[in-house]
Amino acid sequence: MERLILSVAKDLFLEKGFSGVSTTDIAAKAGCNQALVHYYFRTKSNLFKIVFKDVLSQLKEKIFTSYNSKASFEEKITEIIDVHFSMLQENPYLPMFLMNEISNNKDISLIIQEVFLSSIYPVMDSLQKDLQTEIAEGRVREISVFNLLLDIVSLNLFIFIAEPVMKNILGYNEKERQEVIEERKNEAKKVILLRLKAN
Amino acid sequence: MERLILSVAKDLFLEKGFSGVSTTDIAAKAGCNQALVHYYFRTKSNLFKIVFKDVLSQLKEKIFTSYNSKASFEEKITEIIDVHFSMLQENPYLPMFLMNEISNNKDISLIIQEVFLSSIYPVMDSLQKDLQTEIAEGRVREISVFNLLLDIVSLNLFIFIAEPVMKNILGYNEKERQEVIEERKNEAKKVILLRLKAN
DNA sequence: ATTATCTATAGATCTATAGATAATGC
DNA sequence: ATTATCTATAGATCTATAGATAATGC
Repeated sequence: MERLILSVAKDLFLEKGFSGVSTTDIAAKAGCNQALVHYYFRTKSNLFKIVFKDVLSQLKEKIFTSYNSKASFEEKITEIIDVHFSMLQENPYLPMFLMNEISNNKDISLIIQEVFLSSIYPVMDSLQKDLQTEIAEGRVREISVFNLLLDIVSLNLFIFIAEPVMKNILGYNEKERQEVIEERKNEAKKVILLRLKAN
Repeated sequence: MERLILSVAKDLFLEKGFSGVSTTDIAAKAGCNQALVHYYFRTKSNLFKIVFKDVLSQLKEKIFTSYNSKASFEEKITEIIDVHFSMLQENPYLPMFLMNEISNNKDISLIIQEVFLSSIYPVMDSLQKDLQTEIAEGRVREISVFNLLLDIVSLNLFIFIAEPVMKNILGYNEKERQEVIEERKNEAKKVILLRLKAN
């Protein structure tokens, strides 16, 4: 039951955020009474922190396995976009959830620093080196790692953030949704490669 | 006082969203008591709808004046990005606010349809025509209006959505923030033009 | 005995309204 | 008279805890 509560809490928090979910909601969905949530996790904040940490370290693992050093630079970039996209397809609520909680919940930055920052630097270093080589040898246009990563993340994430808006405005069904996402993935790859490729 | 309440409500809702603000908060910041908020606007939902409609039509005006038909295609695209960026710099909370409320508040889609949809089609048509001419004459690579607009909006909006995250992780000050935003604006222009320009 | 689960409830909000009082417009 | 503002309060949550009861492990 403890694990069930945690799992239910994770689903609900991801979908509706910290303030959108009450411990009563969690208990109802887990099929126990509300006091039990507090028995296992003391406070709602505490439960949320555990969930958040969990979500973040899962995310970390998925992201940082994508950059394997076998392939060509172009293939690596394409691979990053592919992995990033499929991760987002599996967790469509994740971007909104993270953005929201980070801007609302001030003391969450500690968790982010703890779980995330240590892992991001090696990957950036590796990407940095590859990028410098490519630029030096004239295959890639001048660009900073910072801008390259933000370009990629912007183009990948945004469709998932905008998805509820588009659903409302355009009113498409699930099949069309998948097509739109697939189309955006290919467009993202095209845009990034055209930005990079020196001709 | 009625206008003051409305203005305070707008600021607070934009910053913290519908559920993050109580009528007590609004009254406190407006310097009156909480009953007065209900006297003028009956319910919190009603007040919110008025604010939302207001925000949306202001946004609409700002967005749809950007596409004037004088300049060259390349200049028009650059102009769109410039106007979009400066609008966002003036209203940094806007993207998050819109995304959030649209996904939380189901009956808000009506307001969006009412205020927004009617205005977007003429602009898209105009852009569509220009784009087709450019493509037909071999100056621009094949791309749909849908993808072009999403590319632009992704690259422009994302930095503002990610801003709280970055502030937390990178911990920069206001001056550095402005520099980052300026850098991203130039990068966005570069990316879009490289995507479009047939060589 | 200890751990898991429940019932009941205190105390904090928060929205919305009723009814009193003050301010304003004719 | 009408409109603007206030005080007070009902009724709905929601979090957290105390204390009772059921289930489990030795």
